[in-house]
Amino acid sequence: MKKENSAPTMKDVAYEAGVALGTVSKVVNGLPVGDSYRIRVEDAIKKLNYQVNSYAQGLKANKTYTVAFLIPNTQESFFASLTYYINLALVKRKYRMLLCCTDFDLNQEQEYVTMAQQNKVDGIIGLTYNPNLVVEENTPFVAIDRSMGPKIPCVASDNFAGGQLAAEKLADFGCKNVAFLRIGSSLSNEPNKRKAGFENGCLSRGLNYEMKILNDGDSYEEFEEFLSSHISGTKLSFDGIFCVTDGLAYSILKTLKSLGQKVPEDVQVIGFDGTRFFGNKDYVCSTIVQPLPEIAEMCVELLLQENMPSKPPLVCLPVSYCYGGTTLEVLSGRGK
Amino acid sequence: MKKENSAPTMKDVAYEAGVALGTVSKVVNGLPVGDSYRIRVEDAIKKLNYQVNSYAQGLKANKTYTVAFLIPNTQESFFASLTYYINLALVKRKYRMLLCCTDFDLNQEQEYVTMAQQNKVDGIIGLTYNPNLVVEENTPFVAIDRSMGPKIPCVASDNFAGGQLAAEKLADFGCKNVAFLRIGSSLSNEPNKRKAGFENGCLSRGLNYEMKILNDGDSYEEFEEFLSSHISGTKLSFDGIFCVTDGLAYSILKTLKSLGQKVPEDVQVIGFDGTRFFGNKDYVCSTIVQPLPEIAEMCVELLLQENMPSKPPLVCLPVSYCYGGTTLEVLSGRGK
DNA sequence: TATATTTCATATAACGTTTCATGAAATTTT
DNA sequence: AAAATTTCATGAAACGTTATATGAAATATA
Repeated sequence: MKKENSAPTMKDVAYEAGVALGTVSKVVNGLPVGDSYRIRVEDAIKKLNYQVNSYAQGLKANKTYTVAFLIPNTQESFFASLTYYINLALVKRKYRMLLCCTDFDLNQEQEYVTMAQQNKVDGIIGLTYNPNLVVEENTPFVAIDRSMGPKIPCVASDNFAGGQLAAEKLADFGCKNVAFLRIGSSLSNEPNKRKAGFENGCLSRGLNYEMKILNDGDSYEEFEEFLSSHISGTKLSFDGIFCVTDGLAYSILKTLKSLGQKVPEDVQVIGFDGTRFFGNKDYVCSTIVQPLPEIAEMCVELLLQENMPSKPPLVCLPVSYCYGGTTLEVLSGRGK
Repeated sequence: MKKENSAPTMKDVAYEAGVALGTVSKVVNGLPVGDSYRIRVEDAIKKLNYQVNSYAQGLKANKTYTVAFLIPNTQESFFASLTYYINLALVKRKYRMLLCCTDFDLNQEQEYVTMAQQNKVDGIIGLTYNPNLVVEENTPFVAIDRSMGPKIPCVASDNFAGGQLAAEKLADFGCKNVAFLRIGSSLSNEPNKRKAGFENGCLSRGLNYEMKILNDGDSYEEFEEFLSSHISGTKLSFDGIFCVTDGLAYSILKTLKSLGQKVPEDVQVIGFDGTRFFGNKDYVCSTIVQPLPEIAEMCVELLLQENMPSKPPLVCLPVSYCYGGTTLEVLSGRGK
C-alpha cells in the first residue's frame, strides 16, 4: 500500500503493475523489457503519475546533471546573453545550470567554486576575474575569456581579429586618425588582444592612432578630458573611435553628443560585443559581434566531453562586424 | 580503507577519526557532540577535505533546496534584472535556482513545470504567459505579474499607482495633451492596470489623453503611423507620452527623433520598469521604477514560508518615479 | 556501596534509485 | 523427449546521508 501524501516511487509503480522493482527501472530507462511487462508498467506510471527522483539517480550515479556557471551578474547585457545561451546549451543536453553571480568579487568567486564542489556539480563554466582562483583538480572547468593554465581550456572570441577588423572597417569607411579607448579594470587576458589587433590593423592600413587606457581606479571623466583635449575649435582630431566594449561605446556616444560631435558624420564609433537592447533587432552601435551561441555551445561541449585526449588550451571563435548606425557604411555592392 | 579516485564520504571521515558514522553526521550538522570527538572529526574533515553530498541529503530529506525560475529569457533587461535579484534572494537562503527560459512559448512553460516537478524542486517562481498553465497542487508556486487563481499568490508592482503616477508627473511637468502607448502581446493581467491607472490620473488632473494599443499581430509601424498622423505642420499634438515599458519607450524615442521631435522640449516621455543599460547609473528614460529587489524577496519569502495560514492572493509593491532625461523636471526644492 | 538516573556514542534502518548475480521459464539442439 | 542453451524478470546490495532505538559509561540518589 502506498504511503499517503508523498510522491509515488518505483516501488509503488512495481506494486501497482505487479512486477519487480528492477523491471520498472528498466522501463523508465528504456532498457529491453518484455512487451507485456512494459505495457503494464507504463500504465501504472500513468495511473500513479510517477516521476523519477533525479536526486536518487544522482546519488547512485554520482552524477548530478548540474553545471555551475560563474558570472559577475546577469544584468549587464553581455553577461545576460551569455547566461541565456549557456543555459540553452546545457538544457539541450539535459543538464541544468546552477547560477553563481560573483559581482566581480574575488572572494565570491572562490566561495562559489568551493560551494559548487560541495554541491557536487558535474563541472564549472566560469567567466571570472580572480587570477589566483583555486580549482580542484577533479572538477572539470572551462574558462571564458581568460586562460587559467594549461589544464583548463579557455573559450573566447577571436579578440585579436576583432580589433584588427575594427581598424580595417574604420579605414574602409574613410577614417585617417583614430583612437582606441579602454577601461582597464575587468578586462584582462583574452579581451586584451583587442588592443593588439587594433594596433596591428592601424599599422597595416596606415592609420594614425592614439590609445587611452584607464586603470582600475580611474574614473570615466578621464575619457571626457581626453576627448576634450583633442578638440581644436569645434573639431575633434579623431574621425574614428574604437571602444573596447559596447558598454563603453554607449557612454562615449553620450559624451560625444555633449561635446557637440555628430556621429557618424564627424566621428565614427565602433564597439565590441554585439549588444542589442530589449530584443531589439538593431545594435546599440556599429560593433564587432561576439558569437555567443557558438561560445556557449563550445563551453558546454568541452566541459561534458568525456574522453577528450588532450583538451585544447584555447579555442578562438570568429567574430564579425555589424552596422549599428555609428559608422559611414560604404554602400558598394548593395542596393545600388 | 578509502576507495581510490572518489570523493571522501562520512564513512571515510568516521574511519579516519575513529568514531561512528552518526557522530560525523552530528558534527557536520552542528548537533551536540562531546568535545574530544568533535575535534577528532573536525581534524579528519580537514585532512580528507570532506564535503557533504547534498544530493544524498536531498534524498533523505526529500528536499532539494532548488527552486525553478520560469522566465521568457534572460536577455531583455527587465527579465535579466529579475533573474539576478531572484537568484540573490534564493542564494541568501541557501537555495539555488534552476533557470528555465521559456521564450514566451506556452508549451515550453508547461514542459518546464512538469520537468521542475520531475526534478523535485521545492517550488516554482514563474513569470509566465500561458493562461492555462497546469500546476500540480502539491508544488508551491509563486506567480509574478499574473494572477493564477486564488490558491497561487501573485507578486507585482503597484501597476495602477504607477500609471497614475506617470500621468501626475506629466501634468506636473506642464503637459496638456498626452498619449498612452502599449504593445498588447505579452502584457496581460497585472501590467494591464497601468492603463487604468494612467486614465485615472489623466482624468483627475484634467489631461486630454489618447490611447494607442497594439494587438498581438500588429507591427510596430502602427505606432509610427499613429504619431505621424498627429503631426500638423511640424508640431506633434502630444506634449507627453507614457509608454507601457521602457523597451517601448526606447523604440519610441528613436521614432520621435526620426520625426524631428525633440525630447523633452517638444514632447516628454515616461516609460515603465526602471531599466538601465550596462550597469550604467542613468536610466534609459524617465520612468516608473519597479522595486525588483523587493519583488524578488517577496517571491522567495512567500514560496519558502512554511506555515502560512492563508497566502495572500496578490501582493502589490510600491513603485517610484525616476528622472531619466526625457522629462522637464520642475526643479522646485532642489538646487535652487 | 548498591541502585536509579542521565548522558551520549554507536549501530542500524531508511530515502529512491541502478546494477548485477540468480534462477525459472522458454527455446533450441541432439 | 531429454538435455543444453538462451532469455529475461527477479530481488538484493549499494550509493551517502539522517534519524532513531540501543546500551554502555558516567553521574546522582538512597
